[in-house]
Amino acid sequence: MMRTIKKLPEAELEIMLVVWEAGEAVTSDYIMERLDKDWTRPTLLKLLTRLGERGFLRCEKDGRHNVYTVLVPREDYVQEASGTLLQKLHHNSLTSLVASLYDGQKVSKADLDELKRFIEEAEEG
Amino acid sequence: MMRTIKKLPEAELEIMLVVWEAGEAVTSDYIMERLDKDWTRPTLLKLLTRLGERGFLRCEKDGRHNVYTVLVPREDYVQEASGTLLQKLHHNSLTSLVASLYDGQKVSKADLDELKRFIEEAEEG
DNA sequence: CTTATTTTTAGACAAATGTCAAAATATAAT
DNA sequence: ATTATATTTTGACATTTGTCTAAAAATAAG
Repeated sequence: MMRTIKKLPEAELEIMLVVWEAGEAVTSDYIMERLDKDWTRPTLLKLLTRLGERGFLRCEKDGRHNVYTVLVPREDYVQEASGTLLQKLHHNSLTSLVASLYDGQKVSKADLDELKRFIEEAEEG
Repeated sequence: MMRTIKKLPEAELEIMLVVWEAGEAVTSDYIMERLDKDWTRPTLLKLLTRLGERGFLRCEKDGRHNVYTVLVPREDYVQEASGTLLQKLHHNSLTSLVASLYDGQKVSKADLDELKRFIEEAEEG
């Protein structure tokens, strides 16, 4: 059975987004630099520790530095989170979701058009 | 400027879903009945109080009962939450969102087809 | 009116989350 | 080796969230 991916608290998710983006093992410095937060270093490190406990990252030491590696693929997390939203707030209706985004002006007509093309391709294959 | 709708904690969201669904002012009894939770009454009441403090509900007394009225429309909340997901996890790409749901098998080909029809209609109007 | 019953409010407490200062480690520079 | 410097680990503390028990308030029954 597939491991149920639990939702991350806001702060930890921010960190994961940076690590996923990196595409490789990273140090706290690396994250610190691209994260637009006024955290002190210990704050970041503490969150990284928690991400380790949650099984999202593996932490290994390299000299006095720690190096963090992704354990949960970004796609898995995103699929899970997206599916949860669809289910909880849209009764699993994809049309409801897209209509909501369109009505709320979160997406444009051009976005709809691009999406239509994606669907057409998907339906062929 | 528009009031920023903050995300609700899980438990409170569950309650709001029931109240929104009701479509009219409701009592704690009403909610208790349709909520599949083993909460004690005071637990529910406490959360309703918090929802009041957050500005999601207005509470008025009717005899010894409280009656709760929606202040934040469901559509507004859903649009906000959906937009946030799109922005945070899909870089605002609608196609990315739908593709993710499709790949994760949260939606079917039939769902895509229905969506395509929705888009076609939206593009005319 | 009194008492019993219902419903709400208050207060409490644990767990989760956000954030750090201080202590401990490890490396680099004398 | 010793000291200074960089990085991490600990322990702590405030807030938020989840849940309740006990106390209070209100109404219904006798």
